Amino acid sequence: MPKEDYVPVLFSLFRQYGYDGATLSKISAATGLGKASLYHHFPGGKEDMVASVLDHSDCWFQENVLQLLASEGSPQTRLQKMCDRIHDLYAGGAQPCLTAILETGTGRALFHDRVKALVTDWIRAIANILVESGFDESLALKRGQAALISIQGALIVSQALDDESLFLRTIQQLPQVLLQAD
Amino acid sequence: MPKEDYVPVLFSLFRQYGYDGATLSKISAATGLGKASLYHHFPGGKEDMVASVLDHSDCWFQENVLQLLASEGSPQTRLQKMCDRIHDLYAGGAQPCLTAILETGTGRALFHDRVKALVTDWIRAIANILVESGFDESLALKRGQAALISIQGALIVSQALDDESLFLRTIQQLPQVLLQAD
DNA sequence: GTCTATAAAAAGATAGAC
DNA sequence: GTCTATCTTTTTATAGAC
Repeated sequence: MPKEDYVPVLFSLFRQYGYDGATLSKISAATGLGKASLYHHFPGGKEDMVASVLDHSDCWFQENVLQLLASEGSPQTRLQKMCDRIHDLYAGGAQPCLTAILETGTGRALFHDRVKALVTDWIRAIANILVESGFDESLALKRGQAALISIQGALIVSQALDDESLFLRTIQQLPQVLLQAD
Repeated sequence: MPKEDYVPVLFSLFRQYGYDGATLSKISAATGLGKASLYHHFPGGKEDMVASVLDHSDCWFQENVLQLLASEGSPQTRLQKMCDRIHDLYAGGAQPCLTAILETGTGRALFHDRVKALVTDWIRAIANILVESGFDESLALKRGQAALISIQGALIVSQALDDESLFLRTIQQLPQVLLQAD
């Protein structure tokens, strides 16, 4: 099997266990590959695996969020569609955020720059829609940041409370909160 | 030295590296204690250490947040004081949240119940102030949840962007956001 | 591309002296 | 209460056959 086929499994493991918690034993069990096979596909070990997952994530993100936010349709509609994709990405609040967990432990030293770039792009794309909707640059940027804060916070709290409804409510309200008059 | 003296160092390590990332080698280096000495104070190893840190955190939280929120003074004043304590706890957004990182990796299986209880109590204490201020129970609870979402989200995003001003702005706005008319 | 086998390094844990 | 020394287990990584 080509290595791309294992990326979704790796994504699932690293988002759940983080860089330090996702051991080769777990990875071997989850992929069904022996350790030697894992090193065949990913000569750099775990760091290489996460890099591949991030490549895949960047690509997904570009297609499913950034392009969508910059596309045709009303701002409200585009933001709602983004929320739909985000809902799927996090399985309705049941799954943690890879980028958030990569900011912890050993992962932070290795991947902080990539995580920062992804978050920055995301905020920028949301802010662009708000500027387009008539908000000034400064407020648009703050609301873009607030959107990310809501999404990340809702994921954390939903998982701490075993209550996905918190996440669902948060992203459902997001478009109107972002677009409401100052 | 009594073991309580090492709890602050352990707190700092576990909030930064998480349960899986905080190895005995790191802990030994940070505390200045050999591994055998660590097992003298904490016979159960890392799990025991985190349990002690959580005991200490529960205590700090009780005194600095829950009692404060239930004390005398206007709702606005009490919420502002809480935000001051929270600001200190997270070093102005520079330090991650222990309870959030304990929801990841091996930590989640071990400490989820305690984390959930702490978060639940915190939300309840904020909601109580809002009920006292005239909001109905349902809205008060939602806003209490929203407060935790903002705090946790702001910590994550601030650290992803290397920008503590995001966290500062978020907790500075929190009291008025919580108390504004429906 | 996957395996078995093996090795090297690190992490977790304990015994016993001081 | 802390240390040195030791031990076990797990993790990471590689060699070489198929």
